[in-house]
Formats: sequence, C-alpha cells, structure tokens
Amino acid sequence: MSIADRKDREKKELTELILKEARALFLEEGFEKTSIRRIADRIEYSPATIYLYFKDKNDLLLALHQESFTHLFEALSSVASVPDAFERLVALGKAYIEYGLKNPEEYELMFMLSAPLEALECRHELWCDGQKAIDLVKMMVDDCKAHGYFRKDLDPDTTAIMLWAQVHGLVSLYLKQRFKMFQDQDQKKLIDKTFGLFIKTLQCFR
Amino acid sequence: MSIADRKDREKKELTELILKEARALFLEEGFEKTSIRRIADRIEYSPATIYLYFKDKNDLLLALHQESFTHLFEALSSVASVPDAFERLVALGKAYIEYGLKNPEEYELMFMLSAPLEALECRHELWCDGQKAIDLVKMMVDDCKAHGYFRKDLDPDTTAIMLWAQVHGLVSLYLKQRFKMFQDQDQKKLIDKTFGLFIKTLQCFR
DNA sequence: TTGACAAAATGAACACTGTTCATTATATTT
DNA sequence: AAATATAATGAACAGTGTTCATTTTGTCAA
Repeated sequence: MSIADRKDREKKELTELILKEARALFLEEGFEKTSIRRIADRIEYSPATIYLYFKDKNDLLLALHQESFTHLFEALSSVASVPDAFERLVALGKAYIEYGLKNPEEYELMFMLSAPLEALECRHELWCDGQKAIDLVKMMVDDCKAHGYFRKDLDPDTTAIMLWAQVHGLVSLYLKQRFKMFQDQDQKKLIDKTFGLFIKTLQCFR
Repeated sequence: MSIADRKDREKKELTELILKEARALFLEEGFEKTSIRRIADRIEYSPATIYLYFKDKNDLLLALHQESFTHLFEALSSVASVPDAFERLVALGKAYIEYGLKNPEEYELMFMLSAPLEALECRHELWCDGQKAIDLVKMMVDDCKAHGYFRKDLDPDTTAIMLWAQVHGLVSLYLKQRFKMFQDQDQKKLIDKTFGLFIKTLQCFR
C-alpha cells in the first residue's frame, strides 16, 4: 500500500517539522519562551494541530530531551580516544561540564526540568537516556579499577553517582546564577578549580 | 507622629499577611500553583493590591526565599553541638541533605529557581544568604584544617564549593526525579551511600 | 462638620499560557 | 459522484503576570 506509506511518511515529516522548529525556538529563546502557540506560528499550522502529533507539551519536550541526549553523547564521544583510564574519566567530567555551560537550555531540559520525566512517568517508561549516561560513567570507573587507579572493592554504582552529582552540582548551581556571588573571581575558572580539586580527591581511591 | 507609625505598622502587617498566605500556599501546593491571584484570594484582597507591597512576583518570591534561609539555618544550627570538627562537617552535609529532601519546595526556591536571584539582580544586590551559607561551610573546613583532618595548604573556598556542589548535586537530582531510574534501590539510601563514599574520599585530605 | 487633598484598593483590561472539541476542509474509498 | 475516513482548525475554557484609570477610604485644615 503506497498510499498508507505516504501517510506514514507525511505523519513523520510533520512530526519532525514540529520538533525542528520547537528545537530552534528552544535554542534561540529558551524554555520559558517555547510555547505551543509560538511553535505553531513557526510551522504555519494551528496550535491544535500539534496535539495530533504530541499528547501534550511534556511529550513534545521529552522528544526534544531525547534529541539533546544524542547531542550530549556526541559531545562526550571524543573522550573515548584518551588512552589512560583515569585521564579518560577526567576528560569525561570536563566534557560534561563544558557541554552544560555551552548548552544551558539543553542541559536544563535533560537534568533539571520535570517535564520530560513527567512524560516518561505517564507513559510508564523509565529514563533510559539517563541510564545510558550513568552506565557510561560506570564503565569508566570499572576501567579505572582495572588499571589500578581505583581500589577493587570500590562500588562502581555509588562512585558513578558521586561523580555525576559533583559535576551536576557545579553545572546546575552555575546555570542558576548561584555562583554570581563570587563576583571577583571568574565563575568558569572557579568550576574548573573545584573540579580539579575533586579529581585530586579521587586519587585516594587508589 | 502616631498616625504615621500606625500606617507603617499596617503596611508591615499586610506585607506579612501576604507573605504568610503565600508561604502557606507555596508549602501546600508548590511553586507552580502559587499564583498572585490565588494569594489574593486567600488574603481577601484584589491581585493588584499585592503589587503595592511587592514590585513583582520575583520580589515576593525573594522574600519567601529569605524566610526559607532562616528555616535552613535553624535546621543546620544543631550540628554546632557536634564536638569533633570532621564529624561536624559530616553532620552539616547530612543535615543539608535532610533539609532538602524534607522541604523540597523551599529547597528549590533557595537553590534551583531563577526567580529570587533575578529579583536580587534587578535590585543590584548580592546573594548574601548564599554567602552566609558558603561561609558556614568554609568555617567548618577551616576547623578541619585546624584539627589536622585536612592539609594546611587546602584552599577552603574551593573545598567549600566542592562540598556544596556534591550535596546540592545529590539533592537536586533526587528532587527532579533523576534517581527514579534506580528503581530497585531505595533512592534515599542511595543518597546516603553516595554521601558516605564522598566523606570517605575526603579523608585523603589529611 | 464639611470640603480638599492624599493614600489605598480595585475592576477591568492586555497579552499571554496549555488544552479541548465541535466544526470545517481535505483526501480516500466505494 | 456520493459516502466515508482522515486531517486541520477556530473558538472557547480556565488560567497566568502585570498595569492603570477609577473608585473608595482615610487624614487634615478651615
């Protein structure tokens, strides 16, 4: 049936047009300004049409959130080329922080907003993008163990969460202006310095 | 002039009535449901009246935010009685986490929402509540140095930020449902375990 | 006590928001 | 060409923060 095929294709095309313009609006003007009506304006359809392609706004934001994760994993993929296991873990942390600072809106969508997780919740689905991310950290922790950087009895799950919480703490406090009180110092250097100290601290895992 | 005094008092009283009901609404139904109109309903004034007492919603949220800090400092004050310097730092971290988990809305207001900091920004004021909080951590880090738990060359500023970022990372990821993917385990125990590991890690500062 | 003035409170409006649904327009099938 | 299925929409609902002309209330001097 080529006509059903075309219908499927058209459905997919409009879905992606919505996402494309939603993404553009999201990156240009941020989460707050990304309204259904403004997306509708950009794609030249009525607001109601969007609801034929997405259950609600959370559902649309979940789709954007998933695209952002692909973007994040791209940004993190370069660290794979770092030969040393511990240096690789350090590079991962640095790349994560850099991604957060350079893509604030996407970072918020992935790790700070409730919307995408609410969409998953009502679909009875788990946050597998997050699982993939923490698995990446866990693997690198295991590598560090294998190469003698971390003790063998170290729990990789707990360690991965600790690493994640540290970098997320730094990025999210920065993004929400909580480092502006350190007015004299450069905020980004402060993050680097803190991350550096954290890395030093990790060396006692040996 | 007793009449000017009474006017001042009345101004203060209504300001505090607004804050009282705003706070109640905020705690009962959360940030999202705390609208100017609903506050107005509760205090039995028109929405426009609120704007005679607060510049805008951010300004009102800043006032709530400051009240929350008093509440936080109260919750943290008990750790002062812990005799050992390092144990005191650990107790501070635990108390901070516990406060965050038990008072999610207040925690978000203090450390995750933009609103209060935007209000400060347009007043050209600094986030002195935040400064007081980080100073508390810094003092305890200094205590640890003084009692031989941390090396003398450790930078207390960077260390304080690292400690803060760690606990904030844990609390904020939890509050934004990012730990729900670890479905089998108890999320709060996961936080405790991670914080425990972090504390162990700190012992290499000796 | 009354009139003039100042202060406080408000109703209504503006420009938005997400979402739903009966109606209309388009496309496909009989 | 008529009947049916699919797609798109206009209009409405209920809500948001905010502003401002208008009205109400309170104070003070004549």
